Amino acid sequence: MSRPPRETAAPAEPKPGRRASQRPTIRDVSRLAGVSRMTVSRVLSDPELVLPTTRDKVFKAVADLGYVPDKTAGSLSSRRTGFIALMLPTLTNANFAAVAHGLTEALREADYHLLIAYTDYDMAEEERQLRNLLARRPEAIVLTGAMHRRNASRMLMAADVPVVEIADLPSQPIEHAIGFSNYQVGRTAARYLLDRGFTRIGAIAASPEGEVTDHRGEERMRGFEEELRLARRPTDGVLRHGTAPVSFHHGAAAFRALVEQHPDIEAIFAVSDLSAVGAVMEAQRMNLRIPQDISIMGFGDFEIGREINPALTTIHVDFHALGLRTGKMLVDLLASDATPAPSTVDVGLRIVERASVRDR
Amino acid sequence: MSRPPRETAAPAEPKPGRRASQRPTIRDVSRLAGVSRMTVSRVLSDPELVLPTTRDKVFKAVADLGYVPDKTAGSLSSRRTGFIALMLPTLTNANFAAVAHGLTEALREADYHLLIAYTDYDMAEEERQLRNLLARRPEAIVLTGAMHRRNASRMLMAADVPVVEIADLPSQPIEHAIGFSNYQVGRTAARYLLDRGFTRIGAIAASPEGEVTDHRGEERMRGFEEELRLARRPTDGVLRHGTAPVSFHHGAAAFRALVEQHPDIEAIFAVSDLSAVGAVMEAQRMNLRIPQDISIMGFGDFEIGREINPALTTIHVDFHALGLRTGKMLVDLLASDATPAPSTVDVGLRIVERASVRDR
DNA sequence: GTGCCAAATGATATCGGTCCCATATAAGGA
DNA sequence: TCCTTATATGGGACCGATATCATTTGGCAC
Repeated sequence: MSRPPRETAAPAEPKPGRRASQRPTIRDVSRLAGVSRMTVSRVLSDPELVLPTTRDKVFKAVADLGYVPDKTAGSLSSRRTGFIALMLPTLTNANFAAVAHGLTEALREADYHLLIAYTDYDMAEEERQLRNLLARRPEAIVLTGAMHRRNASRMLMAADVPVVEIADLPSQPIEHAIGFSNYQVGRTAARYLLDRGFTRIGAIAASPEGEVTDHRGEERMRGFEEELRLARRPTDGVLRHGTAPVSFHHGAAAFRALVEQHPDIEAIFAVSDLSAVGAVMEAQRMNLRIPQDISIMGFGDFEIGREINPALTTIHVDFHALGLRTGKMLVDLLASDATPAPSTVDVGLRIVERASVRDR
Repeated sequence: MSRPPRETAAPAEPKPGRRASQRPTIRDVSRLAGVSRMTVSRVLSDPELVLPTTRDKVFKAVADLGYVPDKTAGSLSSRRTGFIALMLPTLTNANFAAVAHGLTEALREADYHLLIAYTDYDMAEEERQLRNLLARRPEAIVLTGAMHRRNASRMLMAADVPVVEIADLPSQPIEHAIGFSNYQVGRTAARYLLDRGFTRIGAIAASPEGEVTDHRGEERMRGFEEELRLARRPTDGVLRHGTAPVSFHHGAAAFRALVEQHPDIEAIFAVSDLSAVGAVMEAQRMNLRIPQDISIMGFGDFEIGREINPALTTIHVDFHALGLRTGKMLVDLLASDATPAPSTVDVGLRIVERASVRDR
């Protein structure tokens, strides 16, 4: 084995300290255009600041090199990442996807990028995901309610960044909140069915036991039961069956179980349109007529509910608009350097009457 | 008392050059723990490298300060952002959401974060979004096929980052591809219906005209028509109706239009289960019996297809597995420093026979 | 021509981490 | 005992942008 050379004088060569990247940097652009880096930066962020002739030289250099600025570096320096964090239970749900969609739309114009994380309804994952998000230094955080574990809350406070809770309006918002009350959804549904004169009223939802819990759905059930209780009606028709998240299949199975347990049931509220649609389909298979034999209503106003026969009566919340509105609020909020007082906006609900609840 | 080493020397004055952030940095942790920044960095990235006693001091300081490392800074320095970019037409589609879901799952373990962008089927947006993504310096890019505009391709080449095209297998992959052939889907569907002896065969899809185009759906139609042509059957029952993206409502409207134009049609292939389900619902309303009067098959194997009556015959592609597989491949690919040859994986299709196609 | 101010551009420090290498100490072998 | 090697830690440069302030240039009134 030969010893390394002892020579002291090293040739002045492009020091390969770190592997040289192929990608052009702002420095390459500035050299090619014959201006300083700062001028390049200005051209790209606010062209008006630079003389047209200079500007054009820079644009040309950018195009020739195929330069794409590195936002990672820019973020570090400017202390603005342009990220908005969004934490959801899942993306595999049309309503949450709609929220993400609306948010993206609103943020796009202001050049913010959504950073999405989801927990699959797993509370342990929630904290891990939140930490990951915070490590990216988002300029605001959007949460779907019910994330109220100790650590998570502490981390949010420490992050010192606007927090918006959406969808479920929490009783004690961390800061801003935009959404509706799932508890009210439940009460509204029960009230609606009571008003139509039903006496044997049931509901189907997922069981809150198990690894995975749908807090929002459980809130709806709580409101539903409460309204029944206030009306002095039995609540034994409120069935918690299977595990979250609910699905068409869940609805079908839960419907069958409920009808078998309570053959006299007249009307059913399903925690989600997914379950409600599944229930309607199962009813068809059981040769039960909807709504003549049993009335069914759901929640969420999913597209499929409009198309099935009979069309599904449901409670509507405009999730796309919710996302859009949240996005607009964030853009305004981040544009002003004042810190506005915490606000809570209730976007309300709307019963959509279709054909799956009997009209007497 | 000797002078402390420079690292730990107390700052002369909190120089207010830039607004001082409240958030603790690695320097604060190192001071509190009485070690160098580098040691803190090691503890957080590979604790084994550090003595347990030192390690614990650092962990304590981290906990006391509520320190969350800044990945923006880390990324810049290490030249590894931990981002994987994903570009989709939309998230408001169960299959694409499933892809994102599977991808996230696979990437989570390796500590990559998905950076999602979607185009709403808008080709102009595609390029803008791609530029935004590239500015974040993702370590790999996952695309759903059909992004073959000049500029976009050029930008991808220049990015010098692994590219994986998923879902639709392109005829000329940019680099890696994992998915299936939408053209084959169409041919398979037509073959299936032909084999069952149908002679008047139709199809429903969205019109490729208009601002928004569903290339993947159009590929399916192309294959479908081709197979009919090879079998010397008329293709005039292939109806392109309405605009992309398709929906339950689209299927209902298209079905009605098709049946009115061709009352003798025996079997229909819908470009998506969404359309197929809508068609089945519309058939119910028109008092047409499925499959006795008309057979219907779809594509995508959406959950709702399993639940409707009759259950929908369809072509299944496991999108969640597709995402999972893509994620695993990326993790492997990024772990090795070799550059493996471009690969194309066809995950294939599966006809799921249920009750909406007549069995003779 | 001189002086003043605004507009255009440049020089340099810095954001908060990690890379690379140097150094100190401990452990093992001749 | 001395040298070699491994382990634990520290020092300083650097990643690629932007913030801040300094400097240069040009226009215009006197």
